[in-house]
Amino acid sequence: MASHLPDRSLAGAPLRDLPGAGSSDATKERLLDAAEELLAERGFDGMSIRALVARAGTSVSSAHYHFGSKLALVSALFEARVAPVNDLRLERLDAVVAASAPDAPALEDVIESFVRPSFEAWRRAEALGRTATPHILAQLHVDRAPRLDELKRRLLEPVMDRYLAVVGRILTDHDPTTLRVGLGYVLGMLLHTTGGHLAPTLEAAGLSHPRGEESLLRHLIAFAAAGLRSGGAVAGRGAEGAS
Amino acid sequence: MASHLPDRSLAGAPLRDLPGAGSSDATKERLLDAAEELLAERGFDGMSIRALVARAGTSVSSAHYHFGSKLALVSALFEARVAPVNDLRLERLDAVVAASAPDAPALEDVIESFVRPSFEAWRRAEALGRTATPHILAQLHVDRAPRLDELKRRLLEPVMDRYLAVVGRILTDHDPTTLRVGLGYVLGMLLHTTGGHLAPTLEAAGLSHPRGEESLLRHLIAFAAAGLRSGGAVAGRGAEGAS
DNA sequence: CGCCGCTTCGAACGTACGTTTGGAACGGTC
DNA sequence: GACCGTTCCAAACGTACGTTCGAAGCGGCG
Repeated sequence: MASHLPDRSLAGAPLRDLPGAGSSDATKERLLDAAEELLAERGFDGMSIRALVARAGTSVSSAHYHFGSKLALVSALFEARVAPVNDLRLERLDAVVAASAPDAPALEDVIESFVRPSFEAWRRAEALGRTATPHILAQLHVDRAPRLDELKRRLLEPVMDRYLAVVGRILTDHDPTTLRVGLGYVLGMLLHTTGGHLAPTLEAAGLSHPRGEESLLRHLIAFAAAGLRSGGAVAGRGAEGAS
Repeated sequence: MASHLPDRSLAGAPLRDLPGAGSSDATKERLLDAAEELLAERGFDGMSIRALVARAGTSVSSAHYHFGSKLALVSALFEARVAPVNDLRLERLDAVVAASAPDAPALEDVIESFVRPSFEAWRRAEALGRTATPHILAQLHVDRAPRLDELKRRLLEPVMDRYLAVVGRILTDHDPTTLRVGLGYVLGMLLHTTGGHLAPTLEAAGLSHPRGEESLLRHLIAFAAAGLRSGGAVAGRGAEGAS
């Protein structure tokens, strides 16, 4: 059977953007949209392919045709939804760094370049009626199963490393470990916010999302900046004196 | 003798703690331990009753005998594991409030009464070789399915309300909404920490848990206090759109 | 027209799930 | 010793899962 396999698994991409073959991408996108909602609502194991394809208006085997497996579908989802936000983060971070000339940028501006893209993605998703988008990041973050570990590392670590370098140039008296922990806190706060846990609080206070959003973002930035600047250090002092 | 039937469906509990009937509680405890590990590792839907009872060394029907259903088992798990931590929080908060006489207590002490019980539960669990304990809280927190909503409300809200009242007496120039959002951030940071996301960072810095723990806790407190004190407000002020 | 990738589908695959059942073993109580 | 409530189990229940299969529809090109 191995004489002349078509080898579509490696090549096959070049004609994807031909005018006539657009229906495939549409189905893929519908599947990703449905996966996004269901993943946020029920988690990886709680989301079934059948519920997914029902929401996407296609068939079970179509999902497997396009993605190969459930895990591959979810990985593609994260790649498609999270990577653009991360790219936007790094782009704005570069702009902030460049704008401050040879001096280090303001801490608030750096934090804003990190959190604002999430808010914008959140707003954009809600404008489309999809309230689920930001929550999948929290799902990804809390998922301990090793199946997504590689994806997490690939999506999160480069961004974190870049921010660590920039923030380290601002808060020069903090050791790298303390900074890394602090950035982790900022991420935890952001996920807490975009994960939707604040929505009841905000609604009870009478402010809806589009209006409360900007002040919420500014508050988050102020909170995070004050926390990062706070004097505490994680180890008694820089880790074993290397500082 | 049909006049006074035992009516075990309503009563029947009083002899549960007789000396001879201890084996039931042991099985229940083994089931809860196994559920704790599996819930942290795989989430609610990823955890199967069969894997659970295999780890607990009992049978499938035994689990259903003791708890009635998978959801009831997980609810009992949260009740048993996080309620004591919450009780400890409130107990210490009362002590902190009482110690400062008629004046409001120090913000750092209040935060410490909130976060330290989690750290102690974490340490205690790790001393028993169970690294999973704190992570189930993050699982509970991120789970959007309505099945656990009532449990979340019951476990979290009373504690949050109590802290909101105390912190409101300290930061008198913050409106309740801003304070509530800030406390949510503290919770997000705490879950991020106890959820184990910092472990790689800490280990890379050369500090293991027992050593890094105390400085990590102090740093978290300082970070949270500085953030809570930061000037930002979520709404322009109060709720409505006057300003 | 006839062939060929590409896309889609219904149906079926084997497996695993949560739950239920009927009964066995044990320890007390009358 | 017969009874009863408690605890435990092996087996089976029906359902749902992720995945696979074979064939149909379709547009482009010889």
